[in-house]
Amino acid sequence: MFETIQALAEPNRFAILQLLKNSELSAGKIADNFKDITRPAVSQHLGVLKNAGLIVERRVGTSRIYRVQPKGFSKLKTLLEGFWDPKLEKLKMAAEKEEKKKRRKS
Amino acid sequence: MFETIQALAEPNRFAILQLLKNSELSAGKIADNFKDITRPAVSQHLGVLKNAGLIVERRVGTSRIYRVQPKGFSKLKTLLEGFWDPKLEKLKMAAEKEEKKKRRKS
DNA sequence: CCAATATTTAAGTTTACACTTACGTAAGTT
DNA sequence: AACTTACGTAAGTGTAAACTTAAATATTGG
Repeated sequence: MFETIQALAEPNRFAILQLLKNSELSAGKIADNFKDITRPAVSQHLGVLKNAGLIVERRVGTSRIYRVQPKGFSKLKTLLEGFWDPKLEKLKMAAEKEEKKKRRKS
Repeated sequence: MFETIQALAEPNRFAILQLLKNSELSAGKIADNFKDITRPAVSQHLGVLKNAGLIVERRVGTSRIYRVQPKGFSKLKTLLEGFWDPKLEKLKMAAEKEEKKKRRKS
């Protein structure tokens, strides 16, 4: 989970995700969008994002095509929702415990 | 916006938010939960979180009471939702543009 | 006013990590 | 088999930021 936040918390990585939001791209095409950092740097960022489960890689010839993996964002998204209204979240948690109790009974 | 992510992307700060999720706490009470770092370190983290709009401060006597500010999370939350299904997000954006166009006409 | 409590601020140190250059690898082409 | 294309990986460097100790500030109580 924390891996997710760490991965997001770097401007260039965040920009990469924005790019991939629209369409899948090869490592090279992604790197073309960054004039301030070198291609290996982009490659390293892709590694971090992949490791965090935010993107997936697919090989085509000598190229590697990357695309976002939506489910990689879901845990963090849910967690942030928990901050939106702490009291509601606590109620939700309690409700879920009740639910489990019920299931154990049946 | 990026301030928000940066603020979240530090384990101790994240832990502070988890603490404040349940109840508001004074700086001292918060610091008591961290044995690995000193009180000034916690104070600095509180500063970052406050600066990012994730928490708010209230003074009572010599104490400072902190609590989470839910709205500080909303922008990031919305943004992450955008990654959940990129295609839907694009449709949403298009719809919003249409909406604006309509408003300009009327 | 002086002391105590609760906390932040300042200054300097340490550490994590983003970056670069150089090299390695794997697939396709001649 | 040698070359090219498209990458990733390794190793070392520089810098931002998290941390510590020491000092400053603000509020309360005697």
